[in-house]
Amino acid sequence: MARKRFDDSNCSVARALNEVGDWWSLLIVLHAMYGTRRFVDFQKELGIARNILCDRLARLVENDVLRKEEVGEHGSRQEYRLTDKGRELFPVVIALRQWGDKWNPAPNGAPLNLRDRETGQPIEPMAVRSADGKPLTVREVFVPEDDIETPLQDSAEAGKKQKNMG
Amino acid sequence: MARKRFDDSNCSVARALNEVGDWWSLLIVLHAMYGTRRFVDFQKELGIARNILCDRLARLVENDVLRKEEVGEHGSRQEYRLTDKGRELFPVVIALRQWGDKWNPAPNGAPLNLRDRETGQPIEPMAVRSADGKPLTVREVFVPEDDIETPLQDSAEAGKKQKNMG
DNA sequence: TCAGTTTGGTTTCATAACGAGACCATATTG
DNA sequence: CAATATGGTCTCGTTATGAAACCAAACTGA
Repeated sequence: MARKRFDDSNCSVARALNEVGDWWSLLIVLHAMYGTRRFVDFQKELGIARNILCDRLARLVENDVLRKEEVGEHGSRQEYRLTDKGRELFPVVIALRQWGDKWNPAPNGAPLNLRDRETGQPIEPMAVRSADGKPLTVREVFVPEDDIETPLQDSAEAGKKQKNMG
Repeated sequence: MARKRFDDSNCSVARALNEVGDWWSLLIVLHAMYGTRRFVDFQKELGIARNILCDRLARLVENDVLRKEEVGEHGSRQEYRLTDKGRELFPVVIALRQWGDKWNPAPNGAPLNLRDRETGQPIEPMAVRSADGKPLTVREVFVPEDDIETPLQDSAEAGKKQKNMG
């Protein structure tokens, strides 16, 4: 049967994964963040099959993560550029990268050294933070009773006073 | 041909996606964060096929994202619980959820209302932040020259003085 | 105690997605 | 004008997914 899709899930993680949760889409977005814009460049950098790249780019455009622009004199060259929606995947990508750097460090390389362009300072590690900036683990958060149906699409535990995470 | 894998990529995002970048793994991790531990519960909550669930759980255990524990009297019941590595996907999951809430809001529901258990305060929006806590966009960061090879697995732009993102 | 249920799988099979490579039409370059 | 770059599409063989059936080892309840 068909691969399951989550367009209509009431879990926003599922809906998000529906748009960028396959093997290639987030990597395409990552490369777009590094400045790649052309079909052939994505293809060369990622080593993705051309038909799959076509499909992914079209889907990302359809989902308003990228937009396609004609750039040639007579409209023969295209560029794929991030939309605001696409650019806002930045925290997702960086969180994933820091996780990868920490738990699967590159055999050869150093972890990502991203810096504030203005001050030259390295960025903070990504974290879920409370209002005062303190990093929170899964165990240090909860979902208020009123929102008990929100977090899970179909929770076996819904109905508790306070829904924990962990 | 076989789906491409990224075990040996020197891009940590690619390596991370290799472990949790398929349709189901992050959703399994999400549900584990909400407290699900049993095979049948994952199966019921996610609506995933049993053979696929088996495969994904095994892979997550293999990659040290979950660990499998015998809990029955005679070892007949298992629990799948998050490891530290798995728990640290928290920022990734929450970033993805906030992105989904913002750009694909639930038809019916409110966005995630996660709170600090200690203070009751809502959490901050996920963001890439500079050392002083200021949120940074893709355009406001750079990678120093020395690390120019790190960000991309095979950049067409490597060699510039400062590598931008966007 | 013994049938039925829960749990955690495995097997089989049809369908969908993927990857490689061939092919193609339209610019652009030399 | 020929060669190449660009952005695709098409076909075909391989792989992954999903549904359902099947299974064995606890556990449950009457």
